[in-house]
Amino acid sequence: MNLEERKGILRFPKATFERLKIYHSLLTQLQNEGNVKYISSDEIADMLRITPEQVRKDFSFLETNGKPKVGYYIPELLAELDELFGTKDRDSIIIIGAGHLGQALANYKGFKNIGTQVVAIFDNDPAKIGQMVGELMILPLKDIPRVIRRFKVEIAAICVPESSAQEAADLLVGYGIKAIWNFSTKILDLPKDIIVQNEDITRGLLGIKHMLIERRQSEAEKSNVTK
Amino acid sequence: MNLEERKGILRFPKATFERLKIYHSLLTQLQNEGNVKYISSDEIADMLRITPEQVRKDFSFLETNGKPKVGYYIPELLAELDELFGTKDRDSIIIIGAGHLGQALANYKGFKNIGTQVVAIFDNDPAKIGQMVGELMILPLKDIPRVIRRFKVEIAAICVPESSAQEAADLLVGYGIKAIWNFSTKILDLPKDIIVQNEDITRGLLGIKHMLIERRQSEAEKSNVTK
DNA sequence: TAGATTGTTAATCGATTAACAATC
DNA sequence: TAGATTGTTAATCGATTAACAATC
Repeated sequence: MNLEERKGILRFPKATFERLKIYHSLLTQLQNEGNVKYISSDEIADMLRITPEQVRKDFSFLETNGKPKVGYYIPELLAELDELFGTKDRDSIIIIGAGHLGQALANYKGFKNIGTQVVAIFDNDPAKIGQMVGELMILPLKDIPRVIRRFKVEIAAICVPESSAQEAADLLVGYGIKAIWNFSTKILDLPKDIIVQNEDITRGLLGIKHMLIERRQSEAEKSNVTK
Repeated sequence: MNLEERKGILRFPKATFERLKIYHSLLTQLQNEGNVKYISSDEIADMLRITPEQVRKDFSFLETNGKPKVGYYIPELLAELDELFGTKDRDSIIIIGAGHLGQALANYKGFKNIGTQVVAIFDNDPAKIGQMVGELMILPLKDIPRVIRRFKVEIAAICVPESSAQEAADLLVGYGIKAIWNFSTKILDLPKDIIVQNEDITRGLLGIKHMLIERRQSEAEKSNVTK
């Protein structure tokens, strides 16, 4: 542990940090299944399609140590990652937009694994207000400030159409929201101190499509060669 | 254009490739709004919270050139990215699991921007089969092979609970699916030639939570100093 | 103990940034 | 033309990989 780490500003290489999220998800899953207590860098690497050296290198930034010949003790590793990502601090989030995606999010069960709770869902459509989504009632937008105050909400998920996403974001920023989890395809214009996470759902599909194209090309070349 | 590019195996730095997806999304949005025809690296950088040098460097891997003093011509740039990601090739995708998330995906309007169409949605719950999701009827799993053959489906989205995700994946691989778009939290065990894209929705939230923690810490330190 | 697996250092590779010439 | 913006090269910085000693 160097000086910077002691000051509590634990710094990870950006690439490592991204993978730590994935390890967290994998370990949570293994922990919930409860079949194994130890896992080796080789096994993790195999599941995630990366190299075991990479896994060990990533873990070397953590305090948890593995045991030679045994591997890493899952509860310990997961506890450290939980700490790192603050999945023990309970955060309340609100959802703006009770369309299909907003409702899916409100019903999502995985939030409990990361110490997060959806406390309200809002819509501007009078026909939707008052309807239930799981255990939550759809509320009108005017109730947003009250809910933010009541539950000390810092995070809001935007699940409205592209055309009204910016408007929703401005509203939320005005109410003091600190982070926006943006499920619309709109790239939002926000003050620099507001955290944004864009979740344009089609992005992953672009990667798949590109890989399929590459594969088709290399297969076409192969069959040309053998002709 | 070097030799490798001429062979059609256009290679990009991995980091650049990831950003190209984001540029694609941004440019699609600007194109649809139709207000501007040209955009500078400075403007793009500002919207995406990166540097203009980065944007220009990324674009230097493309064939499209910008005009000094003017910027990049959006239709040309977008056309090249469309080509790259194969958003002109129409791909059919199927959705496994007609829960909230599966239904949200089936209703998602953004697929048309990337040349993709949802052709069917499946569930194993007899109570759901026959119900409509938008213009699609929920079908039983036994119909999967027929639909795959009929529409030449290569991509399947898995929207079932974690506990049955592996089973669904095995089924799809058996039916010849080439790429799996995995919305379950399960890390799937798949043959190496199957493309996987994991979309664990909570991953983005982990990043937000971590940034909130860092911010709280640095604010706490600041207020300590001023005391 | 022998052997498997971790942890770390050094070398390589890749990505970003800085600087500035080219150009519209 | 003058000036703004692109495009590219070189320098720096960061990430991955290889190799192997440490260790349970």
